[in-house]
Amino acid sequence: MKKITPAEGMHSETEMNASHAHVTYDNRRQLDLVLAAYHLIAERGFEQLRTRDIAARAGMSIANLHYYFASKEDLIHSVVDYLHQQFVTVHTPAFNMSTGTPLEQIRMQFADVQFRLREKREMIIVMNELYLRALRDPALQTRLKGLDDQWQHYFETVLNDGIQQGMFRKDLNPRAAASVLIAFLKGITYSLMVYPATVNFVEACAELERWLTG
Amino acid sequence: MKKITPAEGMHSETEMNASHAHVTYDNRRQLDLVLAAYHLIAERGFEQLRTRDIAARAGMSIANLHYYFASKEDLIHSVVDYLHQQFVTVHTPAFNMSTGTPLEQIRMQFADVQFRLREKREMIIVMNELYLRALRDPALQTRLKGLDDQWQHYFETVLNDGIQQGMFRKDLNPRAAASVLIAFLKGITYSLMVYPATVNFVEACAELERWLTG
Amino acid sequence: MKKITPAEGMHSETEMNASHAHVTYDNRRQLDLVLAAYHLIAERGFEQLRTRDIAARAGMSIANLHYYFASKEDLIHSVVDYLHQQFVTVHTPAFNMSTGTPLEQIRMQFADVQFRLREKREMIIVMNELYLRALRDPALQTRLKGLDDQWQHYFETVLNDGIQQGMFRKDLNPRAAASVLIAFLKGITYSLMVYPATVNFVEACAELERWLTG
Amino acid sequence: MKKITPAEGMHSETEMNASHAHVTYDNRRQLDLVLAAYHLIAERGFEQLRTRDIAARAGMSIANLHYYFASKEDLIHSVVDYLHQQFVTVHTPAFNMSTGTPLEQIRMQFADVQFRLREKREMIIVMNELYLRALRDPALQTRLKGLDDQWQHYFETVLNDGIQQGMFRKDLNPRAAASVLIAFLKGITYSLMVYPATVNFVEACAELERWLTG
DNA sequence: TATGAATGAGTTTTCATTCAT
DNA sequence: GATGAATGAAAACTCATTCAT
Repeated sequence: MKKITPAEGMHSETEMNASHAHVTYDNRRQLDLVLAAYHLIAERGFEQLRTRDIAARAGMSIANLHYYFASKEDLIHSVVDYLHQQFVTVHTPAFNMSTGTPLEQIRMQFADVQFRLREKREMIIVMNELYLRALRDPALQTRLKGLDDQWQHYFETVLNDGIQQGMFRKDLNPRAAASVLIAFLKGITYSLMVYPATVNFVEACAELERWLTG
Repeated sequence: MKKITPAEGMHSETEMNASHAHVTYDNRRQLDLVLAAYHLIAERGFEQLRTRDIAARAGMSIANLHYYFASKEDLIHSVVDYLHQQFVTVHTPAFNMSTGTPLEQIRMQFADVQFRLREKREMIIVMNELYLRALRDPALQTRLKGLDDQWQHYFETVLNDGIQQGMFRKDLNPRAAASVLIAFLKGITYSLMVYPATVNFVEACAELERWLTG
Repeated sequence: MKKITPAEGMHSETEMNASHAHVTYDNRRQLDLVLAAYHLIAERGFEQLRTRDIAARAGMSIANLHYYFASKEDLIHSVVDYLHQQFVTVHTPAFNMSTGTPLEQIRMQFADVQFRLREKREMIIVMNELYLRALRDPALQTRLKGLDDQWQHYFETVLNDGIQQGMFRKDLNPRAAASVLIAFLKGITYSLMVYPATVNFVEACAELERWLTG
Repeated sequence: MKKITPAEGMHSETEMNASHAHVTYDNRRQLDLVLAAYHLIAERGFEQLRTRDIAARAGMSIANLHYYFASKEDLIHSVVDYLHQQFVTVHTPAFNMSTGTPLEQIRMQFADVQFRLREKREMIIVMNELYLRALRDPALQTRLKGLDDQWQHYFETVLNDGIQQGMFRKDLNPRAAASVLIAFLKGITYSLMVYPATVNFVEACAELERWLTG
């Protein structure tokens, strides 16, 4: 019924940071489909994802969807690419990964998660949908693991720096601490995704910060 | 063809802790269906959950499934009940919620999560499937929130006790610390569910313990 | 629109001579589908064969067709079985394969083909549709080859008998003659299937008979 | 992208024997499409003939196919024209329809069929696909009947000549004998098309020849 | 001429659900 | 209780055809 004009504005954004094969779209219509699928996954989950809805939301016929993507699964792969890129690209406005003291960088991570929770809730939902899908999709599992490993490595480095600069407790085990921080951020994100604003995010971060610093 | 006489095996087991309406099953066949659905959700996710597979796994006809449950959704509600009960009931063999020093109780929680991760992976997967479903199901959201609130309250109590007994840091903010602990446990569970044994669970718990105690 | 009540009357017929695995149908509805498909192949060819038409002709829903047959191709396999059996079973009322002099047996073959041409035109059309399909279906090819080999062997035996009994030319090459007879019968069947009654079938048979006898 | 300049290769070839309206192609691209369709019919049958495949095989877009042919059926008509012409044009290198003794002419026909079987198997397959299509296409039926009638007439003439020249049996019924010969050639062609080299073609022809000559 | 993009109308197949027994 | 049989509605995907350029 309702014709939805293809979402505008994120196009150029999707062309940068194309670290992955499928990430750029030579075609605007293709991106429209990916975005439509992305939003529908966030809204209804994979369980209720229907090609007809995707096509309608992208403002085109279902046959045209299949002109751009061989199959539903194929389109979903592109959504994964898109999300992967978003995850690397989208941060707090203030975000700068390699600037500031170790403590500032940890704070930046906290702020970033908080930003996504507030401004990019869809991203978090889709990401969590993918985590569950990864249970039955080894390729996807590998990709998500890659993201996690990067994150772990980053935290370890920062924590190491902080310990050496005397900012953090001397007895920190950087690897274990990084695991704790990541688990904490994942877990709190997960909770707040489902029932928003039920946990005092800032307070919890502050608490953790005090634990790190002594 | 094959007549199945109502067995009584796990029946009594399923009747305890019936804090919720649907939790008891007047019939073994009903429970078979719930268990079949539960396992299939763990194996394939809601996305691939089919009534025909549930019925087949429970060893009965699809028509009979609808004799016991008005609809697929109805059966899923019973799975939620079953899981809810499992969550309250199933613990480490060693588990005892109200015994031991505060530190021992925290350790017990860690051990319990670890036990579930190892022995009850299905439970964790189904629980996470439900978390995502809760996004579109307010009633489910409320129930899950209830579980979380209980957990939060328990941790706060234990932490308070620990602080007063001088076991934990004096400057702990019990509410924030409880949130951190819960987020940590959720997050690490989530990670290990998807890619098992990639994080040193024990190490991370030990680190957290040191942070709590000073 | 129009509900077609399942064709009647050939049921018992299909239960005899079950030399092939799938040939008997425990279920009447299954046979209805096979017959419907059989008739539609004869009327429109495989090119225009649609499951919806088959189901409609069998007087049931398309979903029910898939209750009995996993796929369209699966149903077609059953049509092949049915036709195979028909080919072995259906003959001139007078037909008796192992009675009479060799010449009478040859005449019986001619009569039999003529009977099919007149009374079982559908059978011939479907058979020819299958011959073309066999070009891309090795299993089918093997089955059809089997029928042909039986026929060839039968003709060779009869011709040999006739030569020894002095009924046929002494210089007949039984194998070659059998090939000629079969090719002739196939070819004339083929022609008459497409444009009926344009060739004097009886006259041609008589001519061949004279050639055989000297 | 790729510009194809109108080549002239087989063009003149396709313009001869244009006894039918559509037989000449003002355009090489048109012929490419006809040839592509022709090959695909031989390979997959009408059942699996798809315009997209035809266009791809002809090296052009599907939209361009519709520039040259109003519809798929229209293109198929041109394939019929092409095949018709091929049938009249393509023969054994040795072939000469109106030269030699009657027996030599019969032998020439045998050789010609054998040649097509070996070198032009596609032609035979497409021809048989058309025979089945003719069942539902009266116009096509008429055209194929025309070819058959020509053949029948030719054989009758040759046989008559042979009888008068004392080469063939005196008691031959030319019309019936011609029918037998044509049916034989159609039938053996049909068999050998489906399972090649399973019948001794030469032996069968020799046998028939002996029957004709006494 | 040529094509990328688009689509209406189908095509097979699937699914939760119902019904007669 | 239990099931074989049945189905409407929908699912993904296909196909010949058209349109704008």
